[in-house]
Amino acid sequence: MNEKIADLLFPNIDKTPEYYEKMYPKRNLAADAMVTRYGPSPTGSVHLGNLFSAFCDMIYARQSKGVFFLRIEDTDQKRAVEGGIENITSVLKGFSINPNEGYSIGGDYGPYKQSERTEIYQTYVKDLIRRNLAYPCFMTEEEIKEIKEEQAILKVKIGLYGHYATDRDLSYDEIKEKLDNGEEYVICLKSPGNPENIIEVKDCIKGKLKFPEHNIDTIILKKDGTPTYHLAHVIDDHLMHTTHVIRGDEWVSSLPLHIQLFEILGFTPPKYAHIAPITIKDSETGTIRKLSKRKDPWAGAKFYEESGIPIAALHLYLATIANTNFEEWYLKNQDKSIEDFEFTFEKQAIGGTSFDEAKLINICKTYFSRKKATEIYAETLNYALKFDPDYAQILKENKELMIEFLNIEKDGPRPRKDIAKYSDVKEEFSYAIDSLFKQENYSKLESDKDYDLSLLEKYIEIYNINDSKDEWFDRVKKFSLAEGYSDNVKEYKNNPDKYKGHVGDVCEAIRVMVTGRTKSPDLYEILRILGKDKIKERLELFRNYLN
RNA sequence: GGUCCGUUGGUGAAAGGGUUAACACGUAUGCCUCUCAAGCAUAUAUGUACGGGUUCAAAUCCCGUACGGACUACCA
Repeated sequence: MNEKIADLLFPNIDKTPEYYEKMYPKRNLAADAMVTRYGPSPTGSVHLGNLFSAFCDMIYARQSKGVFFLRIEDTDQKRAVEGGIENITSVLKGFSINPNEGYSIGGDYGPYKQSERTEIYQTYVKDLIRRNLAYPCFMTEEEIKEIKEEQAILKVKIGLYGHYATDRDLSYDEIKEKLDNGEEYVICLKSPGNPENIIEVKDCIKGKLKFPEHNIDTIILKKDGTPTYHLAHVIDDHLMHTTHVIRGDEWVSSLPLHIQLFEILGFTPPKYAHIAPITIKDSETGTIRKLSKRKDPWAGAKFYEESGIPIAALHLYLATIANTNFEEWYLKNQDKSIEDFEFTFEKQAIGGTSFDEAKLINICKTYFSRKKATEIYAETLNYALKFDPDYAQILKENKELMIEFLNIEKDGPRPRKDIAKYSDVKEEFSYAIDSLFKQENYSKLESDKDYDLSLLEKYIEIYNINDSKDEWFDRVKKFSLAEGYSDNVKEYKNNPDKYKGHVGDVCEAIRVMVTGRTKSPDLYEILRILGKDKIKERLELFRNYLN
């Protein structure tokens, strides 16, 4: 009887589950190797949360010498976005999150795109019908919706179960008649569960979870013959031999369903690790909510690339979110890299993880402070090539000069931390390139002090580019004294009436003249790299600005 | 309404019954100093959402309340 219904519904399915079981044999991996997967649906731009979850997939597979594969979950053609898949692969690549198997890469467990696996899903569904564990349901979407509304009013459990599941036991003849009438149908699970039973599921991150057993006749095949997420997840992760399903915790409540599906299909369920969402405190309402692409620029993956956050720094940040003890470890092991750290699910946050912009920026600054000038130059050029071609051209033409500037104060034990993003370089080193240094640079000055042009003119006369740093500063001090400025800040503070100012004021004037700012890296170095001629040019610019 | 999860400082958080609740970020002040950054030093929870209970002892275990989140789609 069920055999007949199965053949009636799926006349073209001639394969059996055994066929696929043979086709996708067990992976030849060490016992503790994790097989993880990232399963995005191509419905739009990539969210930081997606990236985070893919990052977790990658690190766990990598450190256990397992496999991390990419599977495109595109069973809903209505929501598909043009170019969505290409966008996903390019974003992953851009963020150095590299699956070692899967869509666009290849592997023995494909196809890795769910829309190409319809026959596989239907084979298993046909078998389920044969075994009386699934059935066709001819209710229309409207009818199902009405039932749910009614259930909401009655305050009972929502879904198809008990007497609500009217098509549960349709006979062959009844089904045949409806089919002949051209009625459309979906395939529902004939859930064998009893909600009185409590099942316990162990989540790698959240620990033991208890649920009532699943008893809803959930739709597993839509009327167009494609599977819903639940079925696709169970069949794919079984056939692809995923060992650890790492996914957002919005899936936790589907766990009883998924476990049940694994059971009735005769599969061993994988281990689950449900990761907490990345949250943020809403500045308007003060409440904590998920990071939103609409409201938070930091939520979109593209934003990081465009604003020039180094990928390695973002990885470091994601690692600090992933394992709460990573940050401390990294601080103590600065010579090591993410690969050397052993991530564990136990150290992963259970509740929401709040996005901390200040911390990300701090990590970025530390990242840059440890980079060599030549590396910063190369990476910045790379960034500019993509997002600021004009600046890229300038960088190319001034390679040696830029590297010299980027190298200021790099040697010492206390490297500067003033760059957080590639896009900061242009502004931070605005004084470095002559063609970019215009009179307008002075208008950004915060101080409206009067600077003594004649003092600067005199200073240029005594400036000697061959001075060592100490000689240079001695000369500045002597000059200050001669011009009526104290050569010692403390001395000036004790006797402010005796002087026009102190050596710091003299330096500030020089600094403003050459950089257009009151703050800058080491002044001696800047003057030396610029050279006397350029210093003179800056004086002229400054003169024009003041007049 | 139902099911499940969470709630420690300005922020991320550590601490799975036992001295003054780690560490990091941020902020503030001081030192250093030609400025800023960095570095160093100090400060920054009258107490772990609230209320009960268990215990010699609770942030840690139990119950209740409040608040927040997820799911309750022929979306994933």
